[in-house]
Amino acid sequence: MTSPPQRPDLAAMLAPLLRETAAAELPVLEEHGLTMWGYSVLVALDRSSMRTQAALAEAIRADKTRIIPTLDELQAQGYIERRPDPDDRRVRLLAITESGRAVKDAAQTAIQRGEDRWLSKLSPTDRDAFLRALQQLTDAQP
Amino acid sequence: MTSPPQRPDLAAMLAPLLRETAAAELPVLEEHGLTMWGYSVLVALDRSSMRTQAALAEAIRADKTRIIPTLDELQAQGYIERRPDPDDRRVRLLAITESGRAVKDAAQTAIQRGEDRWLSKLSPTDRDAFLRALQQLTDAQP
DNA sequence: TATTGTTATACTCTATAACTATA
DNA sequence: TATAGTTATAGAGTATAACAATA
Repeated sequence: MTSPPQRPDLAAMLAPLLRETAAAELPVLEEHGLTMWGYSVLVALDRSSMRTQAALAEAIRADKTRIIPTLDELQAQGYIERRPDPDDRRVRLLAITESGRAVKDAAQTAIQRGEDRWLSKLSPTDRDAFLRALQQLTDAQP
Repeated sequence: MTSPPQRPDLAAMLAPLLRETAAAELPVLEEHGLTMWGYSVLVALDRSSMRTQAALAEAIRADKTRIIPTLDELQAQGYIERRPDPDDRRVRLLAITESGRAVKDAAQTAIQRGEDRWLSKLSPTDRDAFLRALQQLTDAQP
């Protein structure tokens, strides 16, 4: 007595996909002098400036201690601003700079060029639905 | 001069999704007395028996040393068979047992029940396309 | 005393290398 | 000598805990 046929569970399908997309991104990011975490920070700060490092860490689901070396580097590269809040000098105000936005846009464009080639394995209909579903599920995150 | 609006890159969308689906699986697996790696091994051996542990490790993209404690545990639980090949006693023949298949099916069913509730956020059309695309992209793995 | 950011420590997971047994 | 499996060691990445500055 065997069970009915089952589809693979989502995590089992997502894991190799993430591994592959992340592996494809890495060399592109490296060409632009960015790490995965650095890129992640730039994307987040491009969406909106942040008033504390803790808030930024939470936004990208990282530990607050983990992003500190990343912020040090991005600041040294001139890609972010990070200055004490005059009203509360414990707090660091974080924002992306002009050149930070430029390098982030360049990297993002290059990454998506690769991904588009990859997504072309799908029919246009499935491709659109896939991206739409992905975005919906990601946004629905609690 | 800013770039045109861009969609998030795939890895950035896949990462939180994987994290969430994996986190949802964990307690279910625990209820069935399985670890993530143990479950992964059972799914692989359910698809097909393996002649060596190295082949199994490669099939689930794991290091051959990493799965040994997992195999020890599964064997002790009676979920897999693992006996030396009489023709080459260096080799271990691996197969899932009846009870191994039963626990794997039970866990998989429970996991998918949770995922279906989760996927119901999508329209039926998008849901089907999403799963189809996911499977296509996963299969296309080199 | 509570909070932000930082540094130092410990822990988990994984891979590398050394070892045993078979061939 | 080469290979499958195992064990022991070391490394990377991460989180936890202690610390300094400010409120």
